Amino acid sequence: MRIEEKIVAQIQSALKELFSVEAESGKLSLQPTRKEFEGDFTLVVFPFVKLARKSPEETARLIGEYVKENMDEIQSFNIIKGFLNFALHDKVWTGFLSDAVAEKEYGVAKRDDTDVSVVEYSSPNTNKPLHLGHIRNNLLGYSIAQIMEASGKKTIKVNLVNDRGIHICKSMVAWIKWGNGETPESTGKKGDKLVGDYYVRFETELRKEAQALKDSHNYDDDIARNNAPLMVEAREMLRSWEKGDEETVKVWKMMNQWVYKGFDSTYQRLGVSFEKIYYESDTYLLGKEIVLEGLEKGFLFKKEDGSIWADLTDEGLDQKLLLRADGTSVYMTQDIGTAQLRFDDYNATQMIYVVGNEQNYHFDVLKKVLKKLGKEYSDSLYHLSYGMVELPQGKMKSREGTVVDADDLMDEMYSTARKTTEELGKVEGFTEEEKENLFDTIGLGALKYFILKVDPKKNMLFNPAESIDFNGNTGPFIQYTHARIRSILRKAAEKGLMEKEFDSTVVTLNDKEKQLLKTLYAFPQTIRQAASEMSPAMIANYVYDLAKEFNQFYHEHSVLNEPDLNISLFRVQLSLLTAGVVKTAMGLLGINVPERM
RNA sequence: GGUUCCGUAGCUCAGCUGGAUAGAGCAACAGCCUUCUAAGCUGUGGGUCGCAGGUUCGAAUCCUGCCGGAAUCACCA
Repeated sequence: MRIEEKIVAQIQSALKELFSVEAESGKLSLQPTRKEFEGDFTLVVFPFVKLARKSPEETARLIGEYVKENMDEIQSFNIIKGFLNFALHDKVWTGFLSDAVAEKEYGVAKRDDTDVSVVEYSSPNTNKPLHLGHIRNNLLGYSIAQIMEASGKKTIKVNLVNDRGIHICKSMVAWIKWGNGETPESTGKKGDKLVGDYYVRFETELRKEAQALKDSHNYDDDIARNNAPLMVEAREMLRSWEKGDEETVKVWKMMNQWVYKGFDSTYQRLGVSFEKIYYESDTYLLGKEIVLEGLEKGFLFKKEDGSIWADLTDEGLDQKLLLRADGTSVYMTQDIGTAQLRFDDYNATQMIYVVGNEQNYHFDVLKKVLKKLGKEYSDSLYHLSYGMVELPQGKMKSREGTVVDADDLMDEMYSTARKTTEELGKVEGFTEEEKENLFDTIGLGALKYFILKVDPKKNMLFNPAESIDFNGNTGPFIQYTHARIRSILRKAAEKGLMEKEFDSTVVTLNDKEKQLLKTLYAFPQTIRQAASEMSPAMIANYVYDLAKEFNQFYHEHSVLNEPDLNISLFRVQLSLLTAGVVKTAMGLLGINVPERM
């Protein structure tokens, strides 16, 4: 039982015995005492003063005395206005340290295999390379999955690749027309970049054609675009793909393979992975069956032209098309199919979609349509909606060339890390391979932390002109703290201090030690909260706080030069746990921590 | 126009289901390396928490209305 639960139980019986008050569990929340005050846990007594018919101070005093009387762990209490602060004996904290160090991975909950979350993230189109927006998506998705897993759920990471549709056909048309048989091998270009180039080429040429039509026929923008020969060709190619035309499918497969290879290298470098990859070309027909079945059961309705719709007006939304008159499916249809598939594949208790907030409406509708179709799992769908990454001049626009490419960005982070590290003269005695690993770890750590520390639902700003910081509230700061601790621990090991236990009954804690222990103590509940709120930012802020606490402790007290052996041993264990938590927490963000830097 | 989200220091962001004097980092200024890694530590300055009401013993936090910004409201995905 956690210590604060014990205290709460005591407070409950105190209220009952002293004032005959049955405390509502909601009102009885114990919180960590703020740093400026003395004590470890605080009870706000204001909610009870009316019922106690006593002053806040008197109420607090009576409760405090009762609890202290009944709990050995309580060393003392003090009262400031209506705040009752309990202070624990130091040995409670040092005992916690011993217990936590003994755990295999402190903070990580045991896994419950019956509670399965499927996290979909990334979900790229195969006509363009990945950019900064995808990076936020990928980092969020990967991190959320790690956090859920650490909170005790079985978590499956999946990717849904949008490998079919008009956008792919555009790249294909352009490549066939102007490609001269170019391949990634012949050009030395990454496959996703090559295919992206043809997509851009298509759009450029299309714009020219559309402009010509506007000039000659006086068409509107839309009509001109849709009637341009290239567009006609792309649509023709989509039809021929859907018919399964051999030559078309061959080109499609080939170009998609190029893209996958390119994506794989980006994913790998970014450090994200998937247990399963779904392809829309495999799943897009599944939704159709469900929709037709729903029509039969009378959940949906058919219009005169033969198109099939869901009526959501009773839910405050509109009618929504699910199948076109010609029987082809739309985006929503596909997602109905993939939701079902995912549910069937994993018997998921929770299905999380990491998708940008521009699709809020879509997921709202998806949930309601599934409900309408009688799918009991519709409630388990959760759209993890995140905000856009904006540049100082606003959104990224490919037309204006402001798209921040994922690979380029990682390259830049690497270079900055190298430059900074070399200037600081930190890599003497490193092999070339060690150096490369370190620059990668630091560069990516800076990038990932920068993105993940922001609340997912908020839009965030990225300024390419100012490179991401390495000082202050940053990934490298935390990595540095870890490296520092590891350095101490290496030396402690040389001195043979690692295996020895300290005597927890004789250690008197100073402020920094106690603060550090309290922060470490909060790690498991931070994971739980981050999981329930699906917020890696909570982990990021926590680990920053922890690193800061350690640096303050480090600055004021020495671990190895401490003359009292028992205290030195205690501090070694304290450092060991801190390093472990930093590493675990950063791991939940997908960030590696170096041994030296 | 409807719906959803956001608005906290010059800038980038924390602030948990309401609790004590609203916090960090960056930038500015001033200190600290014969001591376990100075990518660090300490200090100074900087705020009508968008505005106005309301609920409450208590509101940055909850409710309502405005103001400002974003997204969305497709037989695109």
